[in-house]
Amino acid sequence: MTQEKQEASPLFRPLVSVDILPFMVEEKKLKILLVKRNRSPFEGSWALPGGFLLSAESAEEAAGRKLKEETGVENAHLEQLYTFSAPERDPRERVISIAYLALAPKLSFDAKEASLFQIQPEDRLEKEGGGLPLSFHDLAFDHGDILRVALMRMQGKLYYSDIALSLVGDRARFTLPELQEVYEAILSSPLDAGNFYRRMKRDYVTPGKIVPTGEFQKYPGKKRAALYRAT
Amino acid sequence: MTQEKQEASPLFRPLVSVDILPFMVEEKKLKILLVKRNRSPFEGSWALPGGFLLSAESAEEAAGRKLKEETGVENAHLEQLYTFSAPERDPRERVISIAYLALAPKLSFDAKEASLFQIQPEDRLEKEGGGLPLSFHDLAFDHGDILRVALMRMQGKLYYSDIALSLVGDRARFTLPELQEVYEAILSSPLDAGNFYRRMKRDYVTPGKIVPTGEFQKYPGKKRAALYRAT
DNA sequence: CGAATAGTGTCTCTAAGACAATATCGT
DNA sequence: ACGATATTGTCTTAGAGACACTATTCG
Repeated sequence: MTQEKQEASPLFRPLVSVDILPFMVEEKKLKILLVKRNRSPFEGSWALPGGFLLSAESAEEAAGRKLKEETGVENAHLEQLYTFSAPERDPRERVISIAYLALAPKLSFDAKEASLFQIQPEDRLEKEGGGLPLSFHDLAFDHGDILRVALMRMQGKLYYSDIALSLVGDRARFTLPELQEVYEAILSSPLDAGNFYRRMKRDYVTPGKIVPTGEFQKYPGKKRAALYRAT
Repeated sequence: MTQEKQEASPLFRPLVSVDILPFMVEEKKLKILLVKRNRSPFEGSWALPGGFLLSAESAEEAAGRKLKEETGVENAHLEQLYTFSAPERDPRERVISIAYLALAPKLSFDAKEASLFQIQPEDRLEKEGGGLPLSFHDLAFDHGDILRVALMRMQGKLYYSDIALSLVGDRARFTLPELQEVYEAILSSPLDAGNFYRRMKRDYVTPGKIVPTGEFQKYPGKKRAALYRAT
């Protein structure tokens, strides 16, 4: 219960932050936006974007605000991931952090302070545009752990949620092959196109979650693909 | 990220509490332990047990500590549910609450301040030993919402997790019909015994998560049932 | 035509659910 | 023997995965 104000010692009031995991899919790869820390601790390390909770906003609002401040992204799908509260997770002082998935079709950012990283299988990150591959373990604070939890959550929820639709390039105009690329990026394994079609028809099209626009997408050297939009 | 200590205004430091959802199964019914509030706000209302986080403990440790203080239960399966952070969820001042499922074979408690409630379908609670049925909406704070989230989570995770084993009377000595009662209590719907047996054999016994003890349980008027223990 | 991709069809295997059949109990 | 429950078996149907097949486009 959230009562019992009067106790022996004054009540502990920790700092509360939100950590954001901004994901997108590009070139068939799942990518996450990280920011470079410019102060101690973990100065120079890459970290999840985020910030402290303000007194009048919910955690989800804080996540949305920080995401917009740092990337300009406003239309992301926000979803609470987990709350991390180990006492030593921040070496300076106690900080409770509420982590949020932020799934968007595209993430923009300031090149000096932030960068997109490809998620590689086996706890590796590869920086966009080169550089040495990074281990999850190299991230600041416990952010490597948080990232692992996030990836497992996305994989687990992929088929019985609509998170893939939040990551597709344009929810109002996409093809099933595009959607398949989102699935493959999250699972980091290829899917059989025929079986994927059958399943998407049953799980999305027949229930009316996505509908064909009647138009088609064409790419050189490929057959045209039907366009759909999410409802 | 969990940095940026220096900002314009002093950093907001909310109270952080844990709310605990202590569940057990008894007489084929899912039951939750609630406590009666003895002070404002919501004085006289039933609420989830819980309390404020101390400076040196993680949220899970706080949940375990509070559960033990209020019920004496030590062996519960604790699992983070969700973090509730709406600014107005506590009318006095801002309180962030991290909710935990606490699944135990049996819950003891102090009869004056606490009581077990049966979960009924359709957002109703029935107090052990009589009294008017209670709507989830009558609980203090947002605890009715939290309870709904908890029930959905338990139902969703039932088949692909081991939460049922945490609720069975004795993890070292139980029968499959007993386990079926746990499943039925959580789902609040009856299951076909034959199909349940086949599934448990495949999902628990064959993978070795539970093993037959070789002994049998007998009840008058019934056929003996094989005993199992969780590994 | 041939390569690549979109989309459909077929086959096998496993799982779920409905339900029958059998095996043990207590009375 | 009868009623209740434990446990096994049978049948049907749906979904997953492997894979063949057709259709469309570009060169």
